[in-house]
Amino acid sequence: MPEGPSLVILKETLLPFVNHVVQYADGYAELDFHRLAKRKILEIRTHGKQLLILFRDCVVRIHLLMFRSYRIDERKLTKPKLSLHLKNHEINFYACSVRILEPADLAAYDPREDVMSPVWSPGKALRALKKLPDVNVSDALLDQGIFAGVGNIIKNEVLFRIRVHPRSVFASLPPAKKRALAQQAAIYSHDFYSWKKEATLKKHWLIYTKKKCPRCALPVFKEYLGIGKRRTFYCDNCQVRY
DNA sequence: ATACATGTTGGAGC
DNA sequence: GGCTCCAACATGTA
Repeated sequence: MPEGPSLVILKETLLPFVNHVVQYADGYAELDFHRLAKRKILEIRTHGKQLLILFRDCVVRIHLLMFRSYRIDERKLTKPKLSLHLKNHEINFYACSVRILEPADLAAYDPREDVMSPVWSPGKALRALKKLPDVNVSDALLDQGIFAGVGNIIKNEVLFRIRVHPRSVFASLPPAKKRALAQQAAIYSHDFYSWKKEATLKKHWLIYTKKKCPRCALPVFKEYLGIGKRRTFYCDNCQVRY
């Protein structure tokens, strides 16, 4: 569920509740639930992997982390971390990370850094990467301050698409590969979004979880790489190390 | 069925 | 103070 494109899909499912009033909110999150009572949902946004529910005086920020879930007008057996009770509806978030932000905090979320945003800026990403001379390409793609919304699946697929080895140092890439990396971070994210919506995402994976390279048929390497030691699949033959 | 995974935070330890 | 490592969170899937 939780890479950027999935959050955009979540936003879309919540859009019908804009202008609805939260009658009351509860759950086991440590929140000032009363700040949400009788408040109208003004807007639903996403920034990368975060969901932002805007009210007049505050913003609810939800991060679903890896395996958390939500239900609309349904309940799971476990207790929700946050429930928003509307007049005729109920939105439940389970086990996620929830915080209440002040409206001024929204300034920190620059949509030019969000790969799913229509104003996403590859130039801004490339300028930010220039300041990180040693950063590895896998860590670069997962950096939420640069490519907000890119997750581990997108990382793997982007590197395979542009034929760059995951152990490459970003600064050592030829200029065309640097641009391709930035551009594909957004292009693949939009492909991910379309495939996820039509429930064909897995079918479109070329390298992630694969055993054989779809180009050359040689065995795919699997290693745990980068700052977060994340699962990384690559073809040593087709992906060039820079 | 046991282990792992689309992610991040915060605390311990050095 | 700063860095790194790891547990915690909780559940669907293989």
